[in-house]
Amino acid sequence: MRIVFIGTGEIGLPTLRALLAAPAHEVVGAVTQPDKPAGRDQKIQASPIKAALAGRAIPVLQPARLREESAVAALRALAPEVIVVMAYGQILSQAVLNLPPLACLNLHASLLPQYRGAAPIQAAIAAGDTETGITVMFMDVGLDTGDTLLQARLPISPHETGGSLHDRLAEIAPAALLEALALLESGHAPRRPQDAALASYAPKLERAHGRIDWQDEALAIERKTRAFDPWPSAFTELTDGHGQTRQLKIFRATVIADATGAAGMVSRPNDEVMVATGRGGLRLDVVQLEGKRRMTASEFFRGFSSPTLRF
RNA sequence: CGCGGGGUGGAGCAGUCUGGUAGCUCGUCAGGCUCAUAACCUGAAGGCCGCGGGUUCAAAUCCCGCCCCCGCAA
Repeated sequence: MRIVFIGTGEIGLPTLRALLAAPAHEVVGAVTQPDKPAGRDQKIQASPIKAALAGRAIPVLQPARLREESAVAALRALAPEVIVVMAYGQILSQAVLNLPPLACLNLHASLLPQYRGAAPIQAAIAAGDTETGITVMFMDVGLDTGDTLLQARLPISPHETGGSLHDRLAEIAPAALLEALALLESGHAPRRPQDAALASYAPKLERAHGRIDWQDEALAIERKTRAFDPWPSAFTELTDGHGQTRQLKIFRATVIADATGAAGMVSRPNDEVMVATGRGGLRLDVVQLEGKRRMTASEFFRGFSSPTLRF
């Protein structure tokens, strides 16, 4: 089938590559967000999707607003039978949704109707779920509210991080999409409305959401450290030897039964680093101070010797 | 020129402002203590203080250039 792939984020890469490699399909064009300044040097950079298409004779559209008429016209000119969307970053207008004769499909990194929105992967880990997946759905004007076509499930391991789950979901997405396209082509694609009563939202994450509230229970904080690794990362603050307040990111911690002292108090039995929380204790395992590299908590506190410390 | 932190024995850091023969917490090795130990005691090895230039009687420390790592931001 003639397919236009619409996406920006890295999570769509395996899916795009699978489409490019599939004999049954032809990627006749792609749409991605405009090149933007990124990285430490703020250099203008192309999205991973555009970068992956470099050197190929496939037109790449990068409208600032896809809903504008000129952009829709350009898309129409590509004459796609199906549009596939994954991690694009813009809401599609009805004009775009109506454009392909067969379907406008979206791949979403959760088992909808759970975790609609921008951060479903982190939400699933933070909630302590044991399973998530990829949902292929027929898009409508709402945010991840369209009828579902199929779902591919994936267990979440106890040590899963946002990064590892992101990568694993990216890897299972191609098979899910190819199966969905086959069903679509056969004319037997199932179409199930979402149960709105079961829906939940996982809003876009911001840096500030990573701040740890030590009044929370240890279990929740531990999940948060994994969910937010590598981004936006769970962090707390401490004062360094120069009296500067600095961010300390916590990437790995282990829940321990007992905790001594008020929430946020740090104790250091042996070579370990324990923090009291609102409920239970947490042993810090891997941390990173602003400007420093990631290291074990033992290493960090070996150099950061402060008699009493409270986050 | 987007803002900022950092590169010091194997690890993590102090020392840099106020130049003057390198220190702390660990690790490693040897010995001791102990029924025993990741515990404790004693001792030892191991550093051209990121690279290059400059100033100076003297540079980890001051000045100039470069390389690398990282946080913010995106």
